[in-house]
Amino acid sequence: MDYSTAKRINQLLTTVYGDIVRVEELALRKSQFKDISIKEVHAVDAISMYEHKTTSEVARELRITPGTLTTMVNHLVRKDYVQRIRSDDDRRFVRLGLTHRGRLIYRAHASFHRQMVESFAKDMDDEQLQIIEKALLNLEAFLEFASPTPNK
Amino acid sequence: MDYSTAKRINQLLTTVYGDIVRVEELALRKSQFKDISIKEVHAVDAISMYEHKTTSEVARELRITPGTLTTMVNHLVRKDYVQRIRSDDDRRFVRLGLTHRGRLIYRAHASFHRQMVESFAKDMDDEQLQIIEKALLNLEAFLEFASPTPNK
DNA sequence: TCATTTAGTTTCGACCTCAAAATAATAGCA
DNA sequence: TGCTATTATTTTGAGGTCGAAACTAAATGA
Repeated sequence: MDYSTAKRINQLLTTVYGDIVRVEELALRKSQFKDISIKEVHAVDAISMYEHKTTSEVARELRITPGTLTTMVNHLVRKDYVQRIRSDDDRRFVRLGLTHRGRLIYRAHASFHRQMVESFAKDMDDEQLQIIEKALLNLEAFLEFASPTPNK
Repeated sequence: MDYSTAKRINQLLTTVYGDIVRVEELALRKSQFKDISIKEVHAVDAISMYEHKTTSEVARELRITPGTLTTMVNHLVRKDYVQRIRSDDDRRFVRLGLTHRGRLIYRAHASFHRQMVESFAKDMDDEQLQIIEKALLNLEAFLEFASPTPNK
């Protein structure tokens, strides 16, 4: 790979995420959901619609500590996006679910990502999509090699 | 594009950045540069080796306010990564440069990114690289469309 | 000279995060 | 059963990152 291509791809890779977050944040400010941050939306996304995961499960998925998630959930409950459901079988567990309002923003966020991926892969055939997926998997493998994830 | 492919690519896109940051942060902790955060390294990267950009220029590049950069530069100066250089022609401008220590970490960071991009594009020919670049540019175009950048 | 503009800095408050201690519930075992 | 250890979550305290707005210093220009 020649030097300038490497540089351009590196540039794109490093700016793209920040741009996604910036656009999402801006969209929120203009929507009916002005009282929620992008981090909080990601928590809503991880909590998801039907599964009622526990606090620890969601925290692991978001790669944050349970303590951090607890305060986040406190805010999301107060703002009526999330509800806590105590397990009856083992009352130490807290299961998390979305309220009506939470489901609304969950769908809006999912829709944004759907559009985003579609535009990303615009005009591409299956073979080309495979190349892209391969590249992303290469990258994940490199990162995994550079610093193995503590599995669970 | 079929549903499961879209889902996998979305998953990869959304986790990859967090993984990059996590790996970079971990590498710093294990290196000789334990007193610098990944955000600060990105500031060092934006300040770069030879140009002596002004505070505002660097802030714009990092998409943060000049005020935020000022406090960041305060820390980086105290930790001997960055130096302030007052312009003689117009004494309002502060030009930023790297110290010896700053240049060391600049090169370490650049090297990490070089390795990363190389592994990303492993085994790919020019045509395949073009497809990837095209996809990333598609994504940037979508984001630009979703929320135009205030050009300067 | 004096108002305006420009570059940078300071201050304040908001948000996100973790580590460690505290709390609550359950499981295991003598 | 009663005690201990373990597990899940919450609370507390502190630090990093960030922007908005007020402020300072320097240059410009009428």
